[in-house]
Amino acid sequence: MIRLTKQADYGILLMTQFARAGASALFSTSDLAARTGLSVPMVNKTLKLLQRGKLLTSVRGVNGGYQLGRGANAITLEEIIEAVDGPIAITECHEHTGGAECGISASCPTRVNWGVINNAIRDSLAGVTLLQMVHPLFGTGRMRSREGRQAV
Amino acid sequence: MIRLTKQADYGILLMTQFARAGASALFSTSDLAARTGLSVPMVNKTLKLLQRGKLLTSVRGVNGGYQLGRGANAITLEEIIEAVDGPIAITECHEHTGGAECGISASCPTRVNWGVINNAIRDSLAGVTLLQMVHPLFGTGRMRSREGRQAV
DNA sequence: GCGATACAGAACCAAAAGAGTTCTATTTTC
DNA sequence: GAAAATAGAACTCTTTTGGTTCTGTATCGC
Repeated sequence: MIRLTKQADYGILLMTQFARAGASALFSTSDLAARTGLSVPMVNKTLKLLQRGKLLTSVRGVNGGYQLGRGANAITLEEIIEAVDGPIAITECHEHTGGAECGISASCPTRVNWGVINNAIRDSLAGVTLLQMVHPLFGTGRMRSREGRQAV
Repeated sequence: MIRLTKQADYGILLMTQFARAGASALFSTSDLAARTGLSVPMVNKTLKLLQRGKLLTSVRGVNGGYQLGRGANAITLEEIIEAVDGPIAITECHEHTGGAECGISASCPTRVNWGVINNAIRDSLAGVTLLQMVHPLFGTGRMRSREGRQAV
């Protein structure tokens, strides 16, 4: 099964917290742990990765924390996932170089198509912004944004 | 990193062997192991999954083996991957049911979009047939189909 | 009929990756 | 200078994956 790692999932969850709270919101690790229900160390670790990926900026020191590195409409799912999990590639063939070292090179020409598929997936993820994640894309209009309601 | 399991990769590799050899070709496990360079037990295991997924039909007994269950143009990557690895879903939320049991349900409405993304990825994979994998899709026409040439 | 060949299915083991924690350093405020 | 908060790395435990082995069943050929 193709699946996202949990940490990438956490990354997305954390980013949505920022996006919902507004562009200038600043949260500390413990704030976010409390908000999301995740453990402090895990939140800590994930935020660092997001910071390294330039998606968050950090403020050190006593009243420090993290805030969005840029507008929520300028951050895509692809970026978040790459920041946390590393490059997105469904098959490993295209990671190193051309694939000459595949071991089973006799059947490797087949895999030219993988590039196409990898791109398609990447595009799917790059097409969704953080802003869209926060305001689900049921068209554009109003929708009950009331939380706590178990909408199933 | 989002990645395919090795076994799914093997599955695709094995299927391409059938596709290349023609619709009625019948291979035994050991044939395929020799052709692909994979171990016999691993090939064995993978072929069984493909058979269970109705992508291959099996012939038992002495001169038995496996052959394509239908035309190579009617088998998609999605089917192969699902047969070997199970359902394709980039996030786990949509596997069980509605997602009421997410634990972090307060932030779960966000994930409505996952359905969209999962579908996009699935479509990417469903859009590539086994036949296309064998005859790489550089347009439609003639192309040097000569193998052995290390086309890089 | 009997043995050889080949698939069917399940169980099992080891290695690798993922999830999560802990520890030490550095920066900033009060 | 103490407290609060990020930076970074190392480490452990669990789960998953990769791979093997074993037992059973069907078919062919002698």
